[in-house]
Amino acid sequence: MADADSGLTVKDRHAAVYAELRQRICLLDYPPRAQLSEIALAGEFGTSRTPMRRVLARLEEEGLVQSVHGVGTFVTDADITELEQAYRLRVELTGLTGQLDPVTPDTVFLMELQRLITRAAQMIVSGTPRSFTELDMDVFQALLHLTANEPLRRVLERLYYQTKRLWLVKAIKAELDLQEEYGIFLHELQAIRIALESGDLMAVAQIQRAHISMSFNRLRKQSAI
Amino acid sequence: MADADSGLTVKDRHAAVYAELRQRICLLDYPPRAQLSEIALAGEFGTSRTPMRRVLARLEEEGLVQSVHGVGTFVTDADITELEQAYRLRVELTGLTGQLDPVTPDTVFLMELQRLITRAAQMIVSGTPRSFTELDMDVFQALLHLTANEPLRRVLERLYYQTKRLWLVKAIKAELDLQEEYGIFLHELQAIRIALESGDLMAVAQIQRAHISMSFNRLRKQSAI
DNA sequence: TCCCCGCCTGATGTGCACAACGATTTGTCA
DNA sequence: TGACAAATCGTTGTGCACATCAGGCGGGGA
Repeated sequence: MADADSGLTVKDRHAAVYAELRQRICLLDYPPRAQLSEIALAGEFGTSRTPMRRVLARLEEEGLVQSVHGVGTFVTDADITELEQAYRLRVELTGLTGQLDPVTPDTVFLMELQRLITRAAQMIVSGTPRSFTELDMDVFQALLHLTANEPLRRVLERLYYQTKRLWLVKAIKAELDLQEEYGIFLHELQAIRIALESGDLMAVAQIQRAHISMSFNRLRKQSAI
Repeated sequence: MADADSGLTVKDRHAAVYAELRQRICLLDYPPRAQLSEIALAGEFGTSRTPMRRVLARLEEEGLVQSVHGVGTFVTDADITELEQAYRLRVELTGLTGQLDPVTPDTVFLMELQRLITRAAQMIVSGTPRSFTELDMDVFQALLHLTANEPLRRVLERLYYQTKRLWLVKAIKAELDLQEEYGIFLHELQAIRIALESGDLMAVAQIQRAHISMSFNRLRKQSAI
């Protein structure tokens, strides 16, 4: 793994490793029930078990892995019944982003959003479940800047990465209409842009909230088959 | 420190140490800016630095302590301007407890609540800021059972312990009318009991939400002097 | 042939010694 | 006497060796 950690403090390195592992888990590079070796990861990131264990402990706090003494560290399986509570909480908290410390975006933000919309449009013609998830993560991170409430942002980020695997698992199993998913997502982004240009952050939050809720319903409908 | 850890698994021991340190910080046994020694704590709890560092790392995640390489681990100071966002989020999330997976209490719960109300009544005649905070923690833990949404409970617990020190700091500095605080708290508990007996969990949540909001306003008014 | 007991392997958890780092103190020079 | 620099001390961060534990494998006895 090439790091190029020029001038970064040690804590930032830990955060980078954490984010990298979280990404791999949520993109199913490490699928559910996969085993993570502390020694192997330590070797890959050029460190020892001690700092790696700290990162894994945090991932365990977030519910993405589970360590068992004498057995191993395993990626948790994304079970929709267990994550339903987290998903519903995420729906409500997303609605709060319009109330708690909303941030009116600048032109840089709007340009970035336009780029994301362009990527979403290309997704319809040549999109894979994985590339779509990567785009969704970038959109999430961008829209997170619309609230300045730091505790809310942290909780939302946590819930996002806890629940996001559900979609990708179902998509890979071809239990979702991908074209429909892509189209709905593009439509959501365009609606958000319109709301943003009118400065209505409350509307932006409600649009996101509605789409997260509907996305969960689509996931649930498929898993009921 | 007497532990009496008969039959407990190792992870439970870690959780117990974490809860104990969190309690000490929030009761100001470790006041803001106090230094925590990894070696001293390890000796007190009969373990070594390695597991203790894991506990301290979690406390750092929760924002209760801060570790600086080569300097030490210090209790963060409870600053009302920094915690305002957390407090407002806590207000909104408390309101959600009536919507997300509410749990209708059984008679055991109501009896426990009655005991807490009795303690609150005694508090008015012979209460200290510290004993009041201990009661408040017990009440919080009890009322947390009114929602079965586990992610919501975890977030609420986190926000509670992040923000609770604010009250105790102001109370010790005699910047709060303690008799008024005790009376309001007793009144809140009685209102909650009435709402519970009528089975209106939404009302219970709104009562709590209102009192947390008002409590924060009283804290802010005093700190503005 | 089947079952049970014990060993063996590989993993996480722990303890300890050392490295890295920052604040303070002390010594030296102008 | 004052100011700057180097050393010293205490603390957190890291690496490694060992302890602990769970599961699998194999051998022996009924």
